[in-house]
Amino acid sequence: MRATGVKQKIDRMAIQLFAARGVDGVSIAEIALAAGVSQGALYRHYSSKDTLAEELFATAYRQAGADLAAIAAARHRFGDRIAAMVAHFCALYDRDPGLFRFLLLSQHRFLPAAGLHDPAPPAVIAAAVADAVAAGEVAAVNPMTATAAILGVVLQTAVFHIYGRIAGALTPRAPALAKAALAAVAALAGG
Amino acid sequence: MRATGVKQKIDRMAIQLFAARGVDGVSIAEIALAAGVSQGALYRHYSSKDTLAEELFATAYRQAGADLAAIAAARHRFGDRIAAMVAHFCALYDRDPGLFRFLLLSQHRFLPAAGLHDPAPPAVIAAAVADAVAAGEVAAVNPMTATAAILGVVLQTAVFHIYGRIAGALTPRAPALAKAALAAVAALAGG
DNA sequence: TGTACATCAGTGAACGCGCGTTCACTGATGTAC
DNA sequence: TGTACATCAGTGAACGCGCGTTCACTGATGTAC
Repeated sequence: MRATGVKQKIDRMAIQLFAARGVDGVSIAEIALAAGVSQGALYRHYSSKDTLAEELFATAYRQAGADLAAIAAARHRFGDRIAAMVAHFCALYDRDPGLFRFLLLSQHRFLPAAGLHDPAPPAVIAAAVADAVAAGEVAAVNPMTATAAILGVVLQTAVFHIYGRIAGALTPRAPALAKAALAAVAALAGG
Repeated sequence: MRATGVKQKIDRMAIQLFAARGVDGVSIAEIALAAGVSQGALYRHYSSKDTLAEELFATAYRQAGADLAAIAAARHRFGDRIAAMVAHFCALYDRDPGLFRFLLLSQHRFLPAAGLHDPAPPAVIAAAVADAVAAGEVAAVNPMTATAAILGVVLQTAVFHIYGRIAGALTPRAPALAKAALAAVAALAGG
């Protein structure tokens, strides 16, 4: 058997299981079972369980950063950039909650290593804030402080959705969340 | 040996180790070593490793909820309540970063179980928002949506501090964070 | 005050099992001639 | 077109070790008389 979609199946099932119970809460045997292959098959694609989880995280994290960078590159006004970025997060959450949850709850484990690479989401957002300050769209503010507020508003909303504290798709909330994020940044800047 | 502070030592070291490497990343042997006791000693105080982690989490989480409830009870204006709650989070982070980090990164594991008990922090904050809406201090807004924004601004700032993206104590930032949180709530309400 | 006994936190060695990893193998696919 | 060979993804059984848990024990402290 060659050229089947086994790797994709492993990746997809691993992300879903990791999202539901955490990396350490899922065994290689469970991933293999879910993917419909033997345990040994996993080692044709990854050298270890840790490598598997790390690569899945790094791929998704870098993709998120690249997406945000593309969004920023296609717009010039700060408000438009933030609105589009927030909408992107909401759409990602609605499209693949498992992947989003995996990123959220594995960040503390993999971020220090997969780390602050090239276009990490916080760096992209912070650059947009710095642009806005330089262009006089926003009063002087520490870009990373403002980024924490923006990301916080969006990610905590996603966390509450995961725990069932709020219901419904996130995409319809995107404009309101973007407005709240911009208001928070303005408040931080107007200190 | 009786009536020594062994349990306290176990609790303190376990929290620090769990905060640094996650519950699954720390062995009973390591906790015992750090606490200066044998592994068996842990089972005089907790029936299992899971019970240990669960109780530590539940205790800290309930304490946080009770603290916030006491803060809310002692104040009446929404702005004062939020300012004091945000300042409390910042002070807690500055005083015991390990405990804060343990709560942050273990929430996804223990919250579903230790769950939405009596005075969980989000419920206390949401009640304050509901009060403010009822009193006409804030325009109509979904209390849990507003709570996500408030908590998000504060917690993501703490996360960025953990990763070294922002530096210095959080307490001096408390007023600015409270202002940002209130601005976000106003923006959500003024939709 | 002294003696006998109960209690119980702490010890440390042993257990056993779950889980990640290895490895000899199978058989399908691609390639050379 | 046919034959021989190389490659390599997938198999499944076995391994071994790390780690949570158990348990017979020790000895200090508290209590009854």
